Amino acid sequence: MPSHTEENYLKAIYKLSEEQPGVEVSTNRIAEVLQTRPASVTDMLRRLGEKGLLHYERYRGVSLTHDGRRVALLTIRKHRLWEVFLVNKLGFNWDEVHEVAEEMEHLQSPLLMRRLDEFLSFPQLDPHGDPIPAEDGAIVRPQHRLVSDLQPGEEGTVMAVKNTSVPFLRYLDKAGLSLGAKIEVLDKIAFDNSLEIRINDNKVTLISHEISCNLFVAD
Amino acid sequence: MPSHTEENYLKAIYKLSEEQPGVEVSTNRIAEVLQTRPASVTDMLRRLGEKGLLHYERYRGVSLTHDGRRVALLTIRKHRLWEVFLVNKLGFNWDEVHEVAEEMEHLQSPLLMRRLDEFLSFPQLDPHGDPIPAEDGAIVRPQHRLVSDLQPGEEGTVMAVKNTSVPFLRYLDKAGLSLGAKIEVLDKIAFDNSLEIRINDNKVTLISHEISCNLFVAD
DNA sequence: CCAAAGTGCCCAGTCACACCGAGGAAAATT
DNA sequence: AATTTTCCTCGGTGTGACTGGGCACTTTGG
Repeated sequence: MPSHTEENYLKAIYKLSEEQPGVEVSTNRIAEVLQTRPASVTDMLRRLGEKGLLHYERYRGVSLTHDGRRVALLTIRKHRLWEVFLVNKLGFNWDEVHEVAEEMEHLQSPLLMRRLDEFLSFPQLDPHGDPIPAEDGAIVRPQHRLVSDLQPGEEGTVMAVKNTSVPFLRYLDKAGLSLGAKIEVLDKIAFDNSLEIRINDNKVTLISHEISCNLFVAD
Repeated sequence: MPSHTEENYLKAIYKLSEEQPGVEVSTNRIAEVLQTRPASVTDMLRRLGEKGLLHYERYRGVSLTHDGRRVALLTIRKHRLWEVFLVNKLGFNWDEVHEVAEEMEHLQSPLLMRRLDEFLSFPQLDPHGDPIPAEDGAIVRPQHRLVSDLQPGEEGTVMAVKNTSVPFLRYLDKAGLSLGAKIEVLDKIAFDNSLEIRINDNKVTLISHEISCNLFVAD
């Protein structure tokens, strides 16, 4: 049974390795996202390596084993299912759930998760549009593009967010850019890469590059 | 923020002090129910005393402070609300929930508990008939009697169980003695204190003293 | 191809938390 | 008052997680 901290490390490593597939994950990067020191990371990597959860060869970066990947995906599954529960059943807003789910994802009863999944009618996506891994770790890679990659004239529907920070989500709510909103790119300002967009065939707004590269759309 | 272990100690001390009101709780007794050694208990008592959660005077037994009582009651509140959730929403049987709730009771978000309480329509009792403390720690002492105290001729409705072990609850299910069942005491066997009872104006059964002193009824 | 820069490892240690055996002190029992 | 029971204190264990500093390895850019 993995400890809370171990689950957090594995989750972080999984996410980092998804960010740049093929590239091994670096110690410094892990330390950065987990807000800790590289020395602590090395320590944990050695332990996780000994437990067979990742391939750890000094100076070589790190990659998850089959088991490690499974633990990471199950943790993500728990996190996202609880997020769905919080939003759909308890009436939380999508900007309030991350911290709470961060705590709930460490609950260790598989039966609980199976029953919860059923209670939620087997959701495929969490409130931020991210796919929920199956019990066996299977996960569907969503087919969507960053808004920042759209060219003027292109359009799409908001499907997911890359960032789940409170200020970002609050901004989206305010701007009318929640999941499901239709976006049409009118113009791209070369100077700062900000975009002029039309939302739901209605309002025209300017969004910064910082925003557009944290928003996903699909056709 | 109390640790898991601290919450468990406080909960155990609260329950022991309820068992025999007025009597201070003894070190050995705590060690017994928490499955640990007296030396470990002394150690934890000192720490909890320093944190102002209980009155700890050596050799004098122990009693909770206002704060300690509050933490204990909040922990019990969380435990029981989650039990209601597991049974009413996720379809768990009342004999399956204890362990899972034991883990969930340590979640630390007050907002979560408030929303859960609302989602469950502010239940007053958990699936075993125990009262759920309010957010401020208020708890209503249920008015019920042990079946073992009933005399032949008396009757009542099953309101709660004292023991929540799987075998006991399974037995009750099988015997038709779930919450709400009507009981009528026909005879008391002086030899072993077992009782002959009629259930729901129907079947007549014999129940042992072991059973009857773990079952509560009210009129 | 080499040296500087950058990255990561290892050591030795810290800190917090929880636990425990042994021995003797205090309290309860008789 | 003597004996039994309770339980406190002391010193110590183990684990999990973190960390600074020094050095080893790798990468990079000339």
